[in-house]
Amino acid sequence: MTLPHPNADQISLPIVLAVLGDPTRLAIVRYLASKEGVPLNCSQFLDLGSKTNLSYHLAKLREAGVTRAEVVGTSRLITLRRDDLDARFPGLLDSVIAAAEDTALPMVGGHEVEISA
Amino acid sequence: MTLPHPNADQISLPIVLAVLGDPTRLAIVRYLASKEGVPLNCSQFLDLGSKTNLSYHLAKLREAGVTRAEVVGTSRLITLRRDDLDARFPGLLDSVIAAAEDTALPMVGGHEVEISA
DNA sequence: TCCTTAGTTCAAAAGTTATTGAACAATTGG
DNA sequence: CCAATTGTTCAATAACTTTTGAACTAAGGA
Repeated sequence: MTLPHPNADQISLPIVLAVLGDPTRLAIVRYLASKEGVPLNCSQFLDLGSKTNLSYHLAKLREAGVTRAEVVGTSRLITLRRDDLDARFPGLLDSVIAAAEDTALPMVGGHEVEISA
Repeated sequence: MTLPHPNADQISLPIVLAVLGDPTRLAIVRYLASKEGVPLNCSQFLDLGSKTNLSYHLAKLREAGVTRAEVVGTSRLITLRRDDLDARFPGLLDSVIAAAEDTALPMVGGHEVEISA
C-alpha cells in the first residue's frame, strides 16, 4: 500500500506556498527540517494538533509535494521532499526554513510548542 | 493621505507565504519584480482581474508587508518591499520570484496573461 | 484470536477568503 | 464647475479551508 504523491514536475509553486502559509503546517515542516534524515511518524506531531487534524495537515503537505510518506506497518514515515523541492524551486525551502527559525511557534494549550533536537 | 503598512518587524512569515500562495497575487508580485524600480499603479494589473478584485488583492499584499503603496494624486504607486523582505527573510523573495518565472501565468479570458518587460 | 496502536475517512459545523456589482470619494483636466 | 479617471468601500454570495468527533481499517503483539 502506498499513498498518492505528485511527481516532481507536478509540484506547483502557489500550492506549495499556500500549504506552507498555515502555522501548523509550517511548524511541521520546521520540525521535519530540524530532524532531517530521520523519518518521523504522525504521532511525533501530536503537540501541534489532534490526531485527525494532523492527518488532514499531513495529507495537504503530501499532496502539495512538500513531504513524502512511506507506509511501514501501521506507521507513515514522513520526510521532507528536499531533493524534489530543491530541484524545482532552488533555495525556496532553505529560505523558508531559515525564516521560520526566528518565528514564534504555534501555542498549544497555553505554552509554546517545543522542538527538541 | 497614506495607506496602512506593517513595519518591517511585524511582517509575518506564514502570512507572507499565504498571501503569495494565491495565483493572482503571485502574478502581481512577478510583474512588480519584472519592473523593479518602476512604481506601478493598479490599472497596470487589470489583465489579472477586475478593478475591485485587484483592489482586494493589492490590499492583501500591502497588509502582509509584501508591497508598499504610495498615494500620488488619484493613483497608488506600488512597489515591492524588497529591502524589508530581504532583511527579514533573506533569500525568500528571490527564490519565490525565480520559481515563479517558470510557472504558468494565470489565464484571463482564455489566453495567458502577458508580462512584457 | 483478541486487543492495542497508528492512522484514515466521513459528515457536520465553523470560519475564512475570493469575487461581484453598485455606490462612493478624491483628484485632475477642460 | 463639470466630467473623467483612479481607486476604495460595502454587502452579498460563492467557494473553499479548518476543526471536530465518531466510526472505521490495517497491522502487530500477547
